[in-house]
Amino acid sequence: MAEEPLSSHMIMHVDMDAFFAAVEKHDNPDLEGRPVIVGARPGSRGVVAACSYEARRFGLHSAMPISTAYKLCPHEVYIRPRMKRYAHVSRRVMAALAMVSPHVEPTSIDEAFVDVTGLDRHSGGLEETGRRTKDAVFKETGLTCSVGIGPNRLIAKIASDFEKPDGLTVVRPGAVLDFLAPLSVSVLRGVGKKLGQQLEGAGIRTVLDLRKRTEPELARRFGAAAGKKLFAQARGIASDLVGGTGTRKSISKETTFNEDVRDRDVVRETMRSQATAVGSIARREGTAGRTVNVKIRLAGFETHTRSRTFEKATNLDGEIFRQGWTLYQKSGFTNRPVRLIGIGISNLEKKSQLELFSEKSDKERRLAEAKDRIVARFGKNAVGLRSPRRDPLT
DNA sequence: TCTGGGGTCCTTAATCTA
DNA sequence: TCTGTAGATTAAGGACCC
Repeated sequence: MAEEPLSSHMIMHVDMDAFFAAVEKHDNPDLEGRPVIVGARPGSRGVVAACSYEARRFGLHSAMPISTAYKLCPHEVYIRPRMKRYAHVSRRVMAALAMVSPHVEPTSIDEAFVDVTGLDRHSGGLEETGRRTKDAVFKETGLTCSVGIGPNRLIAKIASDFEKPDGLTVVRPGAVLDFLAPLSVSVLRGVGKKLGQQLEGAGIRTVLDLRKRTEPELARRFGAAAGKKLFAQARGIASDLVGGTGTRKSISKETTFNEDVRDRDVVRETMRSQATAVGSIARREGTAGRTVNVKIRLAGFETHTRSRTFEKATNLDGEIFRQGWTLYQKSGFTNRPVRLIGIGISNLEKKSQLELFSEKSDKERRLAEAKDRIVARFGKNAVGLRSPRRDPLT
């Protein structure tokens, strides 16, 4: 195989195998060889977060409703997620990757991109780089991972998924088009159930099928943004940058009740504790949101959102709660049983706690709070307020 | 069958604003 | 001041990802 040109980047994608289940097995050797399912409690509302390869043989997969999983696999090991433990192992994984290359971008708790451009020139080839990475991760954690290496993030990601578990796939620049051609379009980013069905309806099953369509046709059928992305991905074109900004855009908390809730007090107290959690994360991260969002899910999975944007950003629990509760009360759904309630902030701005607290005196704050309570209870007319499009939060 | 939680991004329509 | 318009922002819903 010809060497790739010096200018081309090489990106590695590392994906831990059945991560949560693998950690549980590692911590408890008695589970070896048994189907292990990490997720919601059987009998409750929830899904499979991860399952071992033994469980997959029974047809289980992540995101499957736990009730369905239990029907398929009633006698196996069900474990509630231990996120702190997984986060700890995740840090060890990332540390191992950092020994391979300084350019590591974690994209989730169990995945990362690594820029390995040029590494093969002084360490015996891309395959060798991949093997060294897998060894480093195993040595550090005792867990296996699958590794894909390609000229950009798209190819690296698809390659890491190509031979799971414990796989290693290298796709050199000259081999990209042939590698992609026979694969299902569902390997592409942004192609899920809905778009997959639409593509199928248009006679597009494989990446090669997709490559035969023009960009204008794809844009017309699937929308401008999706069409453009599909056209590029079909040709193996994607970003080769590792180490993006990684700044988050929103903070939210949501709760699915085990049974739909009619009691408004339960909804209110749930929102209050969610707002406290959201506020404390925002303050810890030195950020605040101008927009407060509420998510309401009713029977039949009917989901609605309400949001309101203010002039000033907040990260105060009480304000987040008050605005969220007002949005819920004005949603028009308060007489319907609630399956899920959630609250969050977006439109984030960097802000110190000090700045936020100093923006208003205590007296002003108490006055505003009292006014808000009256408005929430009796409507705007009760305090003779007009309704500007944007009110300051404070 | 019956669908978590925490995110990102896209589309569309309505509303402001220069 | 009125009118038309283009572009930005907001709001709501939804697809998708891990």
